[in-house]
Amino acid sequence: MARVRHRIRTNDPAGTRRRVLDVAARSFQAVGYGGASVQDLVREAGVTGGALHHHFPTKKHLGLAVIAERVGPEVAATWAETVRAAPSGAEGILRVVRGVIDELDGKGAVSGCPLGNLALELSLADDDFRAAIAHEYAAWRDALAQRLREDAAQGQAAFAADDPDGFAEVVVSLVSGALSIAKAEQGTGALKSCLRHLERVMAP
Amino acid sequence: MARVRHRIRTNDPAGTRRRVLDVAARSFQAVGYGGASVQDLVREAGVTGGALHHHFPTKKHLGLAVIAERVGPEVAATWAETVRAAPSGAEGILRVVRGVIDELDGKGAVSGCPLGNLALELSLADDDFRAAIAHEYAAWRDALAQRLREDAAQGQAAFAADDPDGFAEVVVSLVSGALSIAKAEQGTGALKSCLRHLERVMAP
Amino acid sequence: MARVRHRIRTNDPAGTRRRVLDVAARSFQAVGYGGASVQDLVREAGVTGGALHHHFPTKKHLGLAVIAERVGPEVAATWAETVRAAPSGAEGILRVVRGVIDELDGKGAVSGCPLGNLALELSLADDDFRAAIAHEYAAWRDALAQRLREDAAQGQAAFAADDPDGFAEVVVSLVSGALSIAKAEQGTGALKSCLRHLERVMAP
Amino acid sequence: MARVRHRIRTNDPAGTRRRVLDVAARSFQAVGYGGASVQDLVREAGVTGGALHHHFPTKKHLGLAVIAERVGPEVAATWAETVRAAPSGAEGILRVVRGVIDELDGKGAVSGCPLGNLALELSLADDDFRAAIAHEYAAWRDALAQRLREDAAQGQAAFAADDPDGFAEVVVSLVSGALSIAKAEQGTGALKSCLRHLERVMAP
DNA sequence: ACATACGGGACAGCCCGTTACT
DNA sequence: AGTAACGGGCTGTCCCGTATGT
Repeated sequence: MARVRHRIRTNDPAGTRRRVLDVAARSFQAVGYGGASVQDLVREAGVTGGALHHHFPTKKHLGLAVIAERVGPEVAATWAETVRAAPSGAEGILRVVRGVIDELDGKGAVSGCPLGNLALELSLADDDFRAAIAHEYAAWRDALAQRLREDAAQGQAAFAADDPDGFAEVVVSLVSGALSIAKAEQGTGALKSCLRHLERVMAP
Repeated sequence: MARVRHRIRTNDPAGTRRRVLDVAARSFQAVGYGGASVQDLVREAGVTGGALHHHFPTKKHLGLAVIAERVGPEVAATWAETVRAAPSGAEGILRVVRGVIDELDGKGAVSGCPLGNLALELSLADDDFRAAIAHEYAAWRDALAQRLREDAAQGQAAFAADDPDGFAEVVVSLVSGALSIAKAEQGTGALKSCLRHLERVMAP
Repeated sequence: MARVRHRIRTNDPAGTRRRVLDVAARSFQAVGYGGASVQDLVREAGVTGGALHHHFPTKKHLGLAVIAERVGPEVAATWAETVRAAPSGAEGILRVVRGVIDELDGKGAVSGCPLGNLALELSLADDDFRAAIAHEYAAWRDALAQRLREDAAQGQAAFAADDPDGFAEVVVSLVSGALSIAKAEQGTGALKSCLRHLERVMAP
Repeated sequence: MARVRHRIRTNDPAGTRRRVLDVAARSFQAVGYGGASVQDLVREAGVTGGALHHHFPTKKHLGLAVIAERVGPEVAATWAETVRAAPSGAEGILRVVRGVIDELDGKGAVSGCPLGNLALELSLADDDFRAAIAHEYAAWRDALAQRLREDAAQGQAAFAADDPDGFAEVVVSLVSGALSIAKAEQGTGALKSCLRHLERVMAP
C-alpha cells in the first residue's frame, strides 16, 4: 500500500511564521526578492508548501511582511536605538557608521543595505512594495531628525541645527549609496570616505 | 497545408545588435536584469531568439554588454562631460545634480540610478557583473576626482582640495543613495536635500 | 503577542449546512463542479473549512448533496408541479418551456440546465455521480410520463398516447439540448424552435 | 558530471502539433477541459513542455484549436457529409442517428457529444470559448438546414418545409440532449426514443 | 459544532538555451 | 545572419483533505 511517512504535526503557528520570515529575510538579502524561490524557502524553513501558503498567501504578502517585520525593525535597532543612546546625534551617527564598517570588514561578503536592495528591485514594479519601502526610509530618517532636533534645542548640533530633516536625509542617502558601492567593490572604501566626510562637517 | 509564414530576413547585424542593446538597457532599468525575460526583449526588439543569441550567446553576455556599452557611456555623458565643461568641478557637480532633479521632476516616474539598480541586484550573484559595475563606479568617481584635482592645483576647490578622491566618492555615494530614496518615494526630496548639502559644503 | 483573532462561534448546524449547499449549488451551476474550489465556497458561504468538512467530509459528498437536495427539487418544482397543475400534460409542458424562455430572456446570462451541466462533467468521471444524475433525469422524465399516461387514460394527449414514456424522454432530451445551445449562443433561439416544434406535434 | 540523456531532436512541427491536438481532443472528451492536465497531455503526446508551449502558448489556445480543428471537422464529417450523401435530408438525419446509436451500443462507455461536453463546461467561463462553440453549433445546424431547404425546393421534406432552420435546430437540440442523457444513463434509451420521434414526424 | 494550522501534491505557465535548417 | 522548433527544468499559486484545538 506504499505507506507514506507523514510528517509529525506541530501546531505552532507563531514558530512557523517566524521561521519562514527569518529564512525569507535572509534569502531576499542574499539573492534578492525575485531571485529567491518560495520552494527553496519552504525547504530551508523546514515547512510545507501548505503551511507557508496558510500564513502568506502569495510571495508578495511574504515580501511585505519581511519589510515590515524584519527589515524595518533591523534598521530601527541599528540606527534609532544607537543614536538615541549616544551623547549626541552627531556622535550617534558616527558610531553607527563606524560600527557598520567594522562589521563589514569582519565579514567576508558585503551584502549591502537590506532596504536599498529591495528598494531598487521592487519600487518600480509594485506600488505596495514602494509604499512599504518608502515608509521604512521615512522611519529611518525621522529617527535621526528627531534626535538632531532635540540636540539643536539644547544648543548642540551646530551644523545640522538649521535643517535637521534635510541633514538626516543626507546621512541616509550617503550611507545607502556608500553601501551600494561597497557591495559592488566588495570593500568599505566608500563607507570610510563618507565617514571622514561626516566627521568633518559635523565637527563641533 | 501547414505552410508557415516566415519572417522576412533583415540581414542587418549592426542594427540588430543595437536594437537589442537599446531594448535591453531600457528593460533592465525598468524591471531589473532578472525581471526582464529574453523573450520579452526579443518581442520588443522585433528580432527572433536565434538572432539575439547569435549576437549575445547568453543573457549574461547581454547584461555585460549593456553595462559596458550603454550604462557606462550614459554615466560618462551625464557626469564626466558636464563636469569637464563647467567653470569649476564644484560648479559642475551642482549643475549635474540640478539637472537630474529637473529631469526627474519633469518625468512621471523616477527609475533611479541605472548603475545602482544593477549594482544591488547583480553584485553578489556574479563576480563578472560585480567587476563590471565596480569599474563603472570607479570611472564615475575618477572623472570627478580628476577635475577636482585640477581645480586644486589652480587654487580652487578649497573644500575638496585635501582629498579629491574621497570627496568624489562622497558625491557618488550621496547621489546614488538619494536616487534609491527618490525611486522609493517617487519624488526628488532626498535629491534636493543632498543638493543643498553640497551647495553648503562646497561654497567658496 | 501573536494573539490571533478568533471568529465568533456560530453554532447553527442547520444554517451552516444550508448556506453551504446554497452557495455550492450556485457555484457549481456557474463554474462547474471542478471549477468551484471548496475554499471559494468557504469564503462565499462565510463558514470555515473545518465547518464545511464537518457537514460534508469530501467535496464529492457535497456534490451529491447538491444534486439530491438542490438540483433535483428544483427540477421537480419547475416541471412536475407545473405539469401536474396544468389542464393537460401537453399544455403543462408548453407552459414550462414558455416559462423558461421568458425567464432566460429576462435575465442577462443563460446558465443552462443545472442537471445537464453536471451530467456531462461528472457522469464519466465517477459512477456515484452518474447514478445520482441518472436518477434525477429519470424522475424528471417519469413525472412527465405519468401525467401523459393519465391524460391518455382519459382520451387526451393523442400524440403521445401510444408511448408516453418515449415522448417524455423526447421532451427532456429536447429541452436539455436546447439549453446547451442556449448557453453557448447566449440566446433563446433554440428553445423557441423547440417550443414551436412541441406546439406543432402536440396540437390537438 | 551526470551526463544527461538528451532526447533526439526531430524537427517536425506539423507532426508535433497534430499529435498534441489528437491527444488533447481525446483527453478533453474523456475528462473535460478542466479535468485534463497539460502535463498529462505532454506525456501522452510524447512531446516536451517546451514544444507544446511553442505551438500552443496557453491551454486556452490549445482548447480553441481543438474545437476548431478537431471537434468541428468531426461534427461535419458525421453530419454534413452523411446528410449530403443521403437520398433526402430526412433520411440522412435518420441514418446519422441510427449510426450514432449503433456506434455507442458497440462501445463500452458513452462519452456524450464532444461539442455538448465543452459547451456546458466552457460557455459561461470564457467568451472566446463560447463564441467558438456557438460557431460549431451554427455550422452543424446550417448544414442540416441547407439540405432541408434544397429538399423543400424539390417538393420533398414536407414536414420541415415551412421552417427548415427551425427544424434543424430541433434536431440538433434533440440529439445533443439525448447524448447528455445517454452519458448519464450509460445507455442509448433516450437516443432510441428520439429516433422513433424523428421517424414519426418526418414520415413521408 | 466549529475554528485554525497544516500536509503533500498537483496545476498552468514560463524560463533560458540550443539545435536543425535556410 | 538569421529563423522556427524544441528541450528540460523551475516558477508561484492553489488544490483538497486532515489534524489539532476550543
